[in-house]
Amino acid sequence: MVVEVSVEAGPRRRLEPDARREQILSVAVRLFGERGYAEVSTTDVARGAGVARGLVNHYFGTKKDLYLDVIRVMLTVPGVAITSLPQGDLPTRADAIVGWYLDVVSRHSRSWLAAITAGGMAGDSDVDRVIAKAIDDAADAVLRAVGHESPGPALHAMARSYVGLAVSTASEWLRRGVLTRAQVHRLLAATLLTMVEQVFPDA
Amino acid sequence: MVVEVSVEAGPRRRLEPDARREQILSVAVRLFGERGYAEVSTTDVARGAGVARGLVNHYFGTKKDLYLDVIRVMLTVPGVAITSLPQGDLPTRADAIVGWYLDVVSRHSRSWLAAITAGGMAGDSDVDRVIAKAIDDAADAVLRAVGHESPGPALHAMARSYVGLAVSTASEWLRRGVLTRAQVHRLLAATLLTMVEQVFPDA
DNA sequence: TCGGCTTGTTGGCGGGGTGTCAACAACTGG
DNA sequence: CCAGTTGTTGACACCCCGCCAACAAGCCGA
Repeated sequence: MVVEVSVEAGPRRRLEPDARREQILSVAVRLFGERGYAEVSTTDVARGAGVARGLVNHYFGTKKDLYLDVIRVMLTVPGVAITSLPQGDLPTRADAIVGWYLDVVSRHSRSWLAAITAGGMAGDSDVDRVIAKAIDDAADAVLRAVGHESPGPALHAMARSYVGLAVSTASEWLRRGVLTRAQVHRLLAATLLTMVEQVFPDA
Repeated sequence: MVVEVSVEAGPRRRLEPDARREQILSVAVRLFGERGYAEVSTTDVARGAGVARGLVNHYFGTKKDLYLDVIRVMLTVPGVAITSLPQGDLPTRADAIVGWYLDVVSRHSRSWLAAITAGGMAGDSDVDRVIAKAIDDAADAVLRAVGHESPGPALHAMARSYVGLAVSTASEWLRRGVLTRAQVHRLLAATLLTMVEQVFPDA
């Protein structure tokens, strides 16, 4: 499908490097978010920004480098307000972290979901590294929420597994509409509790 | 990296369509399993099969169509021996299905993992559809193993979530080496039990 | 005001991947 | 042995990517 974008083809404008880079990046975030990695050409990005294709390479190097920056932008949307941790018992804190996660995912960043399910290319080592770091951060947040401040490697691994459950469940909830938020909440809270109480002691 | 493949460039051989198609498909399965989708060109597949590139398109249409067939092959590797379901109580059956799953994943098919994590392209609607069906089948197997013969849509959705946990945990276990098989087994068995006992009744 | 300089920006070149199709040739039946 | 069937090939046209020399927009000193 050819999308006509109304671009004023007026005379060449010079922008500050930061501004131009930001502009191109925002276009790339939108396009890569809508379609996949393979479905978007650097020509599309350039056209969307009203700019020559060579300029995209000038600012971002290769197409994959541009995509890495796009993923970083999508993945750093949340991670801001994990500061508000209620100080109750374990079930209370588990409930709180699950509710917070569902809020974040459902409200202003299904782009985070789109990115973390590798919306375009997985198997690539660089992309995997960026995504792996995002999962690691999420696992850290979960561990801190349930009281483990300095966890060992095994605990980290188990927490990453749980994050995988959270991602797949949120994806299931948002993409298809069959589960209610309450059901999703109970699912994630209950499994988190049994993991903390029965599985984490193994580590 | 250029890989030299010893291909006898002998005189042109005619094969039966089924045989040729099978041969090309097997080469494609191997290559797409080793490297990703983008890293393998149809020229590579053709060269690996000792065949002209046009023939690949003749049998499989587009490159993505070929990849879809490859994914179907990788994902249908298991699904054969789910017949041996022990008839004990719930913990016994949960243990059995988890052990069977870990056997399948670890033994002859990390290619299954490579495929279900969409080793090259996710976000594509056709690829997603094939993967979604594989997850659905796995969810069916889990539900049958724990005694739910005719589950409703909500139960199906919850089972898909659990399969997501199984996939992410297996990936964690195989790719990094930090968890032991025993730990992975206990993790999946315990969470499956609490899901059956505490979460499934919500549906 | 005007030339020169810095540097953001462009357009085109070479290489590679993909889909298509007419021509070719390996087998088969008469 | 020959014609017909059909598996197979090679090349053409198109698109995308990384690269780079040339171009010009904006700034500054004379």
